[in-house]
Amino acid sequence: MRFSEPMVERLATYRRTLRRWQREGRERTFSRELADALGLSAAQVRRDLMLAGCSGSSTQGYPVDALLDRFSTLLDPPEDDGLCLCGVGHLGRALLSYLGRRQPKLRVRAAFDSDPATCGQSVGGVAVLPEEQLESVLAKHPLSVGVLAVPASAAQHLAERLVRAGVRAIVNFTAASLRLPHGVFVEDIDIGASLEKAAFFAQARRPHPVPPAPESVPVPVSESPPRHEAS
Amino acid sequence: MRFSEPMVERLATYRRTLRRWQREGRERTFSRELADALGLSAAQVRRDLMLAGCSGSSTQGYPVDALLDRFSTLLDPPEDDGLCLCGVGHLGRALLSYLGRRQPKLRVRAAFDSDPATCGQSVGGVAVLPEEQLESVLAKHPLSVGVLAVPASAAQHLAERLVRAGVRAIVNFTAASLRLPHGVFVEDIDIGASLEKAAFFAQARRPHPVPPAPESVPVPVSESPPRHEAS
DNA sequence: GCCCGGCTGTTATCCAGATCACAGCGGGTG
DNA sequence: CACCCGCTGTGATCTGGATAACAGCCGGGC
Ligand SMILES: NC(=O)c1ccc[n+]([C@@H]2O[C@H](COP(=O)([O-])OP(=O)(O)OC[C@H]3O[C@@H](n4cnc5c(N)ncnc54)[C@H](O)[C@@H]3O)[C@@H](O)[C@H]2O)c1
Ligand SMILES: NC(=O)c1ccc[n+]([C@@H]2O[C@H](COP(=O)([O-])OP(=O)(O)OC[C@H]3O[C@@H](n4cnc5c(N)ncnc54)[C@H](O)[C@@H]3O)[C@@H](O)[C@H]2O)c1
Repeated sequence: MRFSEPMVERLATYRRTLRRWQREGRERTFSRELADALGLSAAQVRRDLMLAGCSGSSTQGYPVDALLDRFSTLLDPPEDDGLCLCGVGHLGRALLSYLGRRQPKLRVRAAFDSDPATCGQSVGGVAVLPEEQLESVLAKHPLSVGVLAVPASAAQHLAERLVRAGVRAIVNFTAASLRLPHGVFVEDIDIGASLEKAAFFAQARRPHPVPPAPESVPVPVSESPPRHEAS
Repeated sequence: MRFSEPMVERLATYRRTLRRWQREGRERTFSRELADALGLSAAQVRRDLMLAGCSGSSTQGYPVDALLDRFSTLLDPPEDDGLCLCGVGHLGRALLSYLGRRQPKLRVRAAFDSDPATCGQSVGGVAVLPEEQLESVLAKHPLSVGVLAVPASAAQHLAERLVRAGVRAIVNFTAASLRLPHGVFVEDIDIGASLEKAAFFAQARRPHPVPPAPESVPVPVSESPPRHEAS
């Protein structure tokens, strides 16, 4: 059994929703409720839960606690594993603040920067170390996920160092497209491209003012793309 | 002709790469070069360019300038359009700093926050206005894209206000799943879920230490997921 | 006790996007 | 001039994720 990427992403969102419901005292739920809360179909939720190894009863639905236990087993990293953040600039600081507020699994265990003025600071409870110590720190305390929030020009080099230091997944906020050994998982989060995409599909919804095409080929007056669209 | 979401996202990355090459003085390129630079197949690049209405010669490849012109026609919003940012906290500030550095298309034209201490500040050259002025400002100066960087609890309400004020696409950094009128484009950027996904697939790559499944169903020792993986 | 309704679990079907494959071209070479 | 080579443009095919469909179950109503 092998989980697909979109499914694992959905599992994370199921978990978030279920945690809130658990806090509110809800003990059981139905696939339909999760589906409505997250904008999915009930069939998709059921299928995901089935593949995840969860089961429910047709009359009582699924027990919230059991779902959360199962998700912990599946999603939580081993005890002392965690994230390694490279680049504590604007974005890196936002991430540290954000992750500091969350559940204590998947903590940032190490943060590196090349700027001497930044190193030595403690941001969101995490000490920022000089970038040169990356190898020695990870040798002593291996981490499986690296996060890149450095200038794009430094991304490839740092990614290679992370992988050499034992990291097996990289979350890349940089515009650089990383070339890494087969087997390393790369999640690109390209905020710039996402903003441009949103701007494009916002325009595509305009009634008529088609921008004049300078070439012979007419600008496509695109209409609704199917997915990621408000239901 | 209608563009798919992944294709528009790729067009944005083609453009970024081509801009750099243009600055470096390169005048022509081949599908293979773009493909290699971005980790795609040459066939995919050719198909995208074809659908975008670009053409090249089999011996000279594609002219860089023509590609960039075409991409501007397709992707650039009308002159005074731009982004509207809601929530100038940690993430909002990082976005303002980031967007301040980029090409002047797709500017942040308005930023709102509910915190009186934040309003009145100028962050990255953009004045932060009190959230109550959202409607009046957008009435005077319509913008087609809204960006949500507020607490999840405020997201749905703000999204509705944005849409009522004329916004047709929303980039949602919040964990909330937005329910909006059909026709509004929503791009969810769920950083928390992406980090958990990376942690999961990092673990899935471990040789053997399968975490003990408490239930009867064994934990799937997942292997490589197909996409978003280092080539 | 029997039927009904609705929810789960699972199989079958569909579809968009990615990949493959190749015809056509055009310039370079000998 | 004829051939070759490699690139473009594009139809054909493949794939896996999402959707639809439905059998089975269970509890509740009558
Ligand atoms: N800020 C955003 O909202 C945003 C949005 C999208 C993408 N990005 C991307 O994220 C990256 C970081 O953006 P930012 O706004 O935080 O930039 P920034 O300049 O504020 O921060 C970059 C940090 O990386 C550090 N750094 C540079 N080289 C380093 C190295 N070799 N090792 C370790 N640290 C190094 C710098 O000292 C700096 O602190 C950039 O690639 C940017 O394009 C940022
Ligand atoms: N910081 C990150 O890196 C990060 C990562 C992933 C997701 N997020 C999400 O992005 C959102 C913002 O995160 P953050 O770290 O910037 O939080 P933050 O608390 O630093 O900032 C939130 C800002 O929103 C403002 N705000 C609150 N209610 C508002 C309203 N009704 N109208 C306008 N502004 C309002 C607050 O005054 C504050 O300035 C959160 O939903 C968070 O979960 C953040």
